[in-house]
Amino acid sequence: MKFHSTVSHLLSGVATAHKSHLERRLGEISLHSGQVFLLMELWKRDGRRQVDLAGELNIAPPTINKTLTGLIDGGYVTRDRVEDDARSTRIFLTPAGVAVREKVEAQWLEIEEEILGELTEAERLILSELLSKLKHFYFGTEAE
Amino acid sequence: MKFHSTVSHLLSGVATAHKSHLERRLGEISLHSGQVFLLMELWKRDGRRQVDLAGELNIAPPTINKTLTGLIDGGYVTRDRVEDDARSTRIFLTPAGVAVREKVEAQWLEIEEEILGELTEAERLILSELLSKLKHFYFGTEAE
DNA sequence: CTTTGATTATTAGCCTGCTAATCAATAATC
DNA sequence: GATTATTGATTAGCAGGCTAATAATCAAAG
Repeated sequence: MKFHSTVSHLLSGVATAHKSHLERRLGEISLHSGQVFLLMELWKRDGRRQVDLAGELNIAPPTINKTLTGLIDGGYVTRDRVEDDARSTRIFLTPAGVAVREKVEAQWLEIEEEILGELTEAERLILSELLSKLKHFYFGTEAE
Repeated sequence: MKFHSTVSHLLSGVATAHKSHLERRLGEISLHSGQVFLLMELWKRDGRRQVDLAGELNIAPPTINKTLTGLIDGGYVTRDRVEDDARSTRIFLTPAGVAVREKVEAQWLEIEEEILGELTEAERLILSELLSKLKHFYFGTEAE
């Protein structure tokens, strides 16, 4: 059997390399990829609970918790307990957390250009569509 | 800026979900994804050094070393020192390491079907091609 | 009102990736 | 031949993913 020509194998290789690449490029602005993905979610709307953010990002609660600790140490977010439910915490952006968005956007654009530079305009659209399909498959079937 | 619609973001999400999915399905046959990727390389040709395997898999030497320890504990491979160079070790499959291939193949086919079931035949080909392109971008030139 | 069950955050521990730093052995140079 | 540089494996430690297990709180029955 030709394992190496399967889509699973190919996708895994690209996945690892892409994550690694992201880490390197985002490290230049002193952030880690997991932190950035969480920040992106908070820039959409902060004040949510950890469990909600985990659901949105399709990752497990302990992962959110660990990543959050790093962001708090970096001064980008706060973890506040609110009166409505003593179990949960609400995650808010600090001014620094809001401000760092500009730096992330610039870096993210560069990263995006690096990847897309390898593809034609048509390929970009097709890739986006196919990835969306896969994402829907994974997020859909496993979050239920 | 719409981070969520970038290819980088999309790819990262799919990457994480795919890895997670692989771990779960391979866990059913008591293996981890990293171990399986290393085994696949050894099934092609064993007896190579760690540094060569690392190069082939595009991962760092410490990662190979750790994964290997797990495979040795599982009884799938051996790490032998040979006379030609006292620094290096040679990695060989045990009979169990050869035998487990059958189980992995069956599971891998199922995993592959699950993913490809979401796509048409044309989409599969295009996806493979685009992923190969990205792989070459990240890894440089390496034909399979 | 009390017991039982769900939910939320957290901790501990594992796997897979990384870099940096060691150590031993080989290769290269003077 | 002695010194220096390079190479290969390893260790330590971090990030990001996971599951399992706790503790605390809230909700629901009884």
